[in-house]
Amino acid sequence: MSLAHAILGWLNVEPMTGYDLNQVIEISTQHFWSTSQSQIYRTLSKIESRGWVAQEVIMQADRPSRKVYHITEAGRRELESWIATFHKPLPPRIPWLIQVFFAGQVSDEVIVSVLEKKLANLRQRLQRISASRAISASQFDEDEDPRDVFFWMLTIDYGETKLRSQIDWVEATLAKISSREYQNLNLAALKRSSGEQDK
Amino acid sequence: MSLAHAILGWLNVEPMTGYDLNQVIEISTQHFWSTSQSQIYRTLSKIESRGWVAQEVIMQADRPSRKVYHITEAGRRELESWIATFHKPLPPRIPWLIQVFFAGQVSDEVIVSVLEKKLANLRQRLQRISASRAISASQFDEDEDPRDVFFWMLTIDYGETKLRSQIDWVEATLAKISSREYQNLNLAALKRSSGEQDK
DNA sequence: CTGTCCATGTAAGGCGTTACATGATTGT
DNA sequence: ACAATCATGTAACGCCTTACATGGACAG
Repeated sequence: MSLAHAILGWLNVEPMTGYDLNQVIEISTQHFWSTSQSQIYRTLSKIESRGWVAQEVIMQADRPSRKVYHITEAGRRELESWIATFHKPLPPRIPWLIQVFFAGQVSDEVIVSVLEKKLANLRQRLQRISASRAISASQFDEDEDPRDVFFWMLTIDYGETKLRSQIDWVEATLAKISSREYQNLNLAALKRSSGEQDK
Repeated sequence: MSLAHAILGWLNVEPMTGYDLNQVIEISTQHFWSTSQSQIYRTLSKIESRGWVAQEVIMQADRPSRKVYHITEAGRRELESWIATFHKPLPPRIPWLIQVFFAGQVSDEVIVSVLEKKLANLRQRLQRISASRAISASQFDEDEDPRDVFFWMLTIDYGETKLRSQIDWVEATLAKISSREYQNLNLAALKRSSGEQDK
């Protein structure tokens, strides 16, 4: 239930509507947790029924009335204990590695073309996340707590690091394929080297 | 529908039962795609109804009869076109980065303790995947196609690379926190440096 | 005599996505 | 005229997990 806790985290900063949450989550956490609008409303109802948040309806003249949610004491306790707990990682789901795994069944050209598209995609995402760092830096209020900003920036660092290491891997892989490295792959040698742990 | 295609990939190597598939997927692809037993059976029924696989029932004396699935021509075409297609990556879901993102709301000690557990978990996973490389290397038949082996090893390389870069990031982050780097974080400086793209 | 292996599945429920639905206001 | 912004939600569907159910054989 990570989305529930992301919402609690935001509401602990300031009260917001579902609409606001959708936007703030989209711009600030999309590189490690994305969601859809409809899910935010459903999650809000759920955590409201658990007593973690409460709403205050604000009527508006011309617009639909705003349901402004704020975190409760119970919600704050839940959030703090969730942040303090180690959660075991979700099982990885990397569809394109399935493609690599079974690439022996297709030609070099086919897998190279897929990896090239992957590489272009990764580079684009790296550019986008670097841009988002610049954007968020320029939007900080003077009164923003530097410790908060420090942790926000860390998540962007992580995104950049991860993308760079993926880009490196794809580039190295393309080089290996184009040099037909698999022709020199010696099974006997592989077995031997697997014996010597931790060179 | 990545699981469907992972199954097709395996059945393209040799015909198998759902039970066999569950085991082979668990040992060989668990570092980039894991699944559960019940899902394999349901996915098999689904891709059977699409005509991508067909079964052959083998009666056994003492045991439940085996339903041995094999890939069809249509299945082979589907698999090849899936491997040749660039699939856009799933939106990332990294719950522990939500914890980091909102770490400003808890003490240094709390977030440090979570990151230390994370680090231990990452190191354990790295050991496990390195071990799995050794194990799979020792299990190759002499008649294994070196090109196949080459691609299998690539996915293990990827897993190792990714875990190492994550470990580096967590270690660097712990160092930053313990040196209270956030005390020196100057918002004005951050804004300035965000102006100069690509240093 | 307890647990693991073989081998099949069903049921219930959570999480997530896409599409649909409403409706006034403001900008191009 | 058309699209975007503000603001709420519902419906249908897919994927995945956990737990449940069955039952004989064999190893410790």
